Amino acid sequence: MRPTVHDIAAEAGVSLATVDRVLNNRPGVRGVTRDKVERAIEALGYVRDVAAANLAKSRTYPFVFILPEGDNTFMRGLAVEVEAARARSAIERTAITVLSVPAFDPAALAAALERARGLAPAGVAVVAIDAPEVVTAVDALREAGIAVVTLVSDLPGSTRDHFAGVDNLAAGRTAGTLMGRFLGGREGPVAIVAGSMLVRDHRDRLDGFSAAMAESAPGHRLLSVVEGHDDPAEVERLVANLLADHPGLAGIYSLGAGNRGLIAALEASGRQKEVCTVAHELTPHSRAALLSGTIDALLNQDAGHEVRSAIRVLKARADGLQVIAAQERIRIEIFLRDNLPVDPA
Amino acid sequence: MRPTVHDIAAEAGVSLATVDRVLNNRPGVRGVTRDKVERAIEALGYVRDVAAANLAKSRTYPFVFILPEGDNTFMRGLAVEVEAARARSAIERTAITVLSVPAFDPAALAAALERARGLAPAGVAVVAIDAPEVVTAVDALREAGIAVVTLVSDLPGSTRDHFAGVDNLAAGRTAGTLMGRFLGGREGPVAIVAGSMLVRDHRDRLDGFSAAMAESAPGHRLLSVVEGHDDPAEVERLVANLLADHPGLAGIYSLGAGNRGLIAALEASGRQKEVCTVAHELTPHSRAALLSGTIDALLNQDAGHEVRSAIRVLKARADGLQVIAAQERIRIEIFLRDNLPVDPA
DNA sequence: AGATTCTTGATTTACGTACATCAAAAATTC
DNA sequence: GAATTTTTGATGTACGTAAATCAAGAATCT
Repeated sequence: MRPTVHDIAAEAGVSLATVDRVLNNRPGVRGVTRDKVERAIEALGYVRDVAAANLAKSRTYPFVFILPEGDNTFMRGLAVEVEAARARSAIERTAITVLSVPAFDPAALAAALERARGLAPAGVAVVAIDAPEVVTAVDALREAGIAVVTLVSDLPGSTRDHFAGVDNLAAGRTAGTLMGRFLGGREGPVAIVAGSMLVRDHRDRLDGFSAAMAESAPGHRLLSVVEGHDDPAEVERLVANLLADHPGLAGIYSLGAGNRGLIAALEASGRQKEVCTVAHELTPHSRAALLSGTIDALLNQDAGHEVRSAIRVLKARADGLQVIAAQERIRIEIFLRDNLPVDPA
Repeated sequence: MRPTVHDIAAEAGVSLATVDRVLNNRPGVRGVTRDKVERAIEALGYVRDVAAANLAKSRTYPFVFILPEGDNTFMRGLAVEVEAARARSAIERTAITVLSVPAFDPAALAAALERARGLAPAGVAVVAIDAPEVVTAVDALREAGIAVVTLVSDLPGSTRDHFAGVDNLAAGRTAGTLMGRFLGGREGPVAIVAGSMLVRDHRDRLDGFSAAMAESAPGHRLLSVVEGHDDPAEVERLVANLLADHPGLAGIYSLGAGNRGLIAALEASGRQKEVCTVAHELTPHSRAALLSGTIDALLNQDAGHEVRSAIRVLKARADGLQVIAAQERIRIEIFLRDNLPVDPA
């Protein structure tokens, strides 16, 4: 049987109340006594029964999630995952409020962060935009004692507690190596389509891709980046233009969202088999394109993992506990047509 | 505030005891009354507080894990993860016993399964060998009311409850596509090194690899499979022979364990850069080889995920609950040198 | 030494559920 | 309609921790 607080009290020769004071950092315990209790805890290998503790505290965690609006499937999927987390609120003792803001609009995001502060939550999760006013708003939250986790896109200049997302530099590098090796010495320029250079994750992916391409396919020409703002219609227009302007186009790296447009433009051109295409995020559209051969490789971040990780970290921070960094690292998933999960995720 | 059993009793106009009888399927409730209570549960959206329930039950789950002995890093890593789960026993209310058996020995495995039955656990997790006597032993466990989960390697002919491992056919296909595309039309035969055709996972990987190679690099010659029994020393000997016998060797697919030997032989030959190598399982050795370029791509199954998933499934089965299949699907991870996790896992 | 502050003990209630017991009420059988 | 069985109610204890209260003891200061 695992030891309880009673066992500690007996072992240390103190009362239950004193054990409680030590365990919960309450004042009124002499250093000597505290040591005695801590030695008993150590000796018995006591671990607090979290379930019982939560039951006794009947604690709930009010959190705010700030997500961008927009038509792209990835962000909508993220919203779905947050909704799923909301549905688990009762059982997880969370109370989640969702705020929607226009995409790629730093001022609107900063305003939403202010609004979140007014709700006095225990923590905030936000898809960040890398802009000074956003940094200021995040730091204000932190100073108000509210935990902040950036989601999907990071804000390195701020005092945010944690980033729940993938290493986008590594993701870009991975895409670059795959592209370089899949091209295998083939000639022709490679195009890059981004969402916006305003968000950190897209900038990082671009840097990583360029570096890895330079290593795995030295001398290969990269066209200058075009920005599609994660909007399928805009992406379709841009890619159609690229295909028209560069008859010898060898590859396309789509590092943002809006893959529906990318796929439509490629398939309209009839050149989907000769253009090596690497894209991000597994959606029903990109999944179908991978199976049909229009897309050659897909990098993915699991939105569900990210949301659940963000909540775990926010909870831990709210309780003043450490998180195990390694456990909260979000993996970059690579999908070829052969290893797609069965359910369209 | 979320509703409790008291709220249901009030809503349904019955006593607490009756609600308890309904919730826990105890006898002595009329159909009409049962309906009334169930309607109240529905109306209030009651969800049982699992933490409180477990606390009240002070339930523990005795489980047995059966793992193969042997010198290869993957299985040792699996054992470490099981040990880690054992360390969490107190907090997870499990009591885990580990049985070690000689690798690739169906008779010994069947005997261990018999022994496990004698321990009368709630569930058994086993790295299976695809043999009739093992099927018989697993089925005997199931008939004794003990849940069985196969781990890493499956046993499709048996009545096991669940398989906690990757889709090895898909893993083999993925390796085949990567190999085919990385070779990019280069000539020369491709060698395949397996552990043993006795275990299901190796057979599946081989089938998948052959099929995908035929598609992505049609007409490429595959040498016949050699078996290294997941033993580094034996694998080293075999690979050295392969390299000597085939000066034009273009690629090696190592679908089992014992990568230390593979790497040693490749590097001793000095041909590690010209031979495209795809292997399985991320270990400190394979990680270093991926970074140095000796290995070109690595497929991985996260042993920690598999062990934790196996425990979740066993618990659910012991409680007679459903598992969400999608949630327990173990992903095939693909690592290139660019997306390696920071910690040597 | 006496007053004051700090430290500790003893005890109680609460969290939400599980489970057992005994008595009372209702339904069923003869 | 009495006897029997089935169903329901009332109540209490337990799980392990949190948190509060009040009294008693020890240490510190003057």
